Amino acid sequence: MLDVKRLQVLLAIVEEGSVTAAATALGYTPSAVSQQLLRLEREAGQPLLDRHARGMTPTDAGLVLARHARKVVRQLAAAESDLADIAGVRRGSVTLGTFPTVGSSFLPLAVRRYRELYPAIQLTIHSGREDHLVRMLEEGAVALSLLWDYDWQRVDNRDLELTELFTDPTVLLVGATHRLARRRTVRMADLADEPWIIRAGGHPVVEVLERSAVAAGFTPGIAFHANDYQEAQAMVSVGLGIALAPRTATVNQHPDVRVISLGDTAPARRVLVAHRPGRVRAAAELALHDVLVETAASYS
Amino acid sequence: MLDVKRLQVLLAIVEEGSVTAAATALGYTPSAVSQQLLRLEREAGQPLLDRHARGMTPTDAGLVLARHARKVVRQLAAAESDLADIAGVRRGSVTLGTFPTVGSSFLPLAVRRYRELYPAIQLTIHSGREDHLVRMLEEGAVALSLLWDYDWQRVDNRDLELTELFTDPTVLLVGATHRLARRRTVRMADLADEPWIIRAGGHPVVEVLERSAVAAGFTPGIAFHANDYQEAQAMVSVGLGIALAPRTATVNQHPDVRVISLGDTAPARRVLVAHRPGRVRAAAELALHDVLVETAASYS
DNA sequence: CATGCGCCTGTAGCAATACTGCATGCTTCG
DNA sequence: CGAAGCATGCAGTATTGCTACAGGCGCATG
Repeated sequence: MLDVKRLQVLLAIVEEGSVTAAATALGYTPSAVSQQLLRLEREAGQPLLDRHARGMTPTDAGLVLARHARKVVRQLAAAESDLADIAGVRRGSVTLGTFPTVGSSFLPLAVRRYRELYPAIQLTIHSGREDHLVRMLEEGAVALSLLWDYDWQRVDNRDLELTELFTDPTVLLVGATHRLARRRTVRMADLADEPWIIRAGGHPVVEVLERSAVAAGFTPGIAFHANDYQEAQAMVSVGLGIALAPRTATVNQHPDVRVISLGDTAPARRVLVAHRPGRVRAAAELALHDVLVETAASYS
Repeated sequence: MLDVKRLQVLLAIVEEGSVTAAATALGYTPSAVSQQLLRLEREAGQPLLDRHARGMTPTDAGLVLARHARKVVRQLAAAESDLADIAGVRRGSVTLGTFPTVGSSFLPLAVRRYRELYPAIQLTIHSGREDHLVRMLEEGAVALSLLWDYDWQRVDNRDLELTELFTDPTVLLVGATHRLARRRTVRMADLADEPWIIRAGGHPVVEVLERSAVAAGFTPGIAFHANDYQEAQAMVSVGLGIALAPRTATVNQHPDVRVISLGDTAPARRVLVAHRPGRVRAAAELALHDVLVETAASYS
């Protein structure tokens, strides 16, 4: 049986990129890390890392093993978390994961309702990006997490149990002086020649524009790469271009921006609540789950 | 981070039922096992096992932790198996899991075809019960496994990827001198007053009879509990009663037994091939998968 | 082309840890 | 009431894993 400590060492090296970096991250000396690595490679019967002058990169075997190591480590973290739950350390408290747009639109409603119903329960909320949320779920750092997905990239994690809360349509943002500002609805096909403002850094919402533009028969011209939806709205307000956004992102609406429906000419995203199955679910957690579902029912 | 060795100790105690039994299973002295257990309980901050005079039983926390331990151990076994695959130790060989009925009906056809196509590849087959098959899959002891399920109890394992091969209808077995022996098809409702022969030991196929009898509006009378389908056929042949069986179980047909279709008045089972997703799949394995699917297509 | 820097690895010694062997206490069964 | 089966405590030993330090290798820089 492979030694888990050594696997953790491997994981650290893969993630940090070098033995010395891994050593400082783990609080060991490089020598110790190196020794453990060598033993692991001997046990594995094959090299796990390619050495070069500055640091190391994993071989195929190293990558596979690191992936297994990650799962093992998360499983152990989940075990510890479950133990803490059972010991009652966390009785009367829940932790929830969320992401920015929903965190500033739908979630406050649910939180208010939850506090009304269960004022004694301490609710802790972590906001983060999708991968972070999934990791926290798997490690038991949060009991529940809100997630989202689109048709073409469903959350497909076999270690999560999903409940759909509501669908969040994609809407169009235009400046107050834009030619379409007075319209209630618009079709994507009407927007072929407009300059677009999109989220920077390969944010998944970029694909929403690409796909719906393709479906409408045009290639969008990009005028600006925005870092968040507030910035996107600011640019829209001064007429630099128009933008797509999930409706939940338009709660803090800029005064000079108009929100226009796209009907079904742009895809909607699902907002979900996820939890790790097979856990002992505390009453506080089940209650929160219910409040989320219930609030969602009266939300759209 | 919890220590995996200790978790294995806990697992052994839970499965063996006592410290001494676990110790012999692990090749340690009872003292060592006891010490590790105590440390684990101290780390966990709560008792994990209830002591009584003869052995121990797990507490809730102990059960939960043992479940996590099982997953960790399997993950580690899978990691080792993947390493062996990558190292090429198993290149040109595949292992397959199967279960008795299909192992003596459909599988030989697929194996013959596979040997024709790839005579150089060494094929190893393990036959076992469902839980054993799933365990072997998860640990990487077999690369592929045949499995089966019915509508009401689908194989629902998030760590397995399933491909349906064919459906295996439930047929009726009667003795050669039975009043219905000449019939080609029969409905369950016609069999209300017959004595039945079923599989012993809560075999899942018992539920097939119960459910289809209920659907047909009667409660079956049981005349015999058989240990396997050969025995069941023997009893049917002497007229002790009639029996249900998946059609694949009727390949070695007893001379004095007649097989009669039940149409859709009895449920059929799915026969599947499963593999652990996210693995590096060897060419030999993919080829076997293809041959299974292909053979199945021309099977029913 | 030489020097220096960053990194990995090897050796020796020390500290922590896990196991054995044996003894003890508890409970149940004959 | 004694014997058997079980868990556990204690002391000693063997293994393991870490540190400290020294070397060696590859690349960059002057």
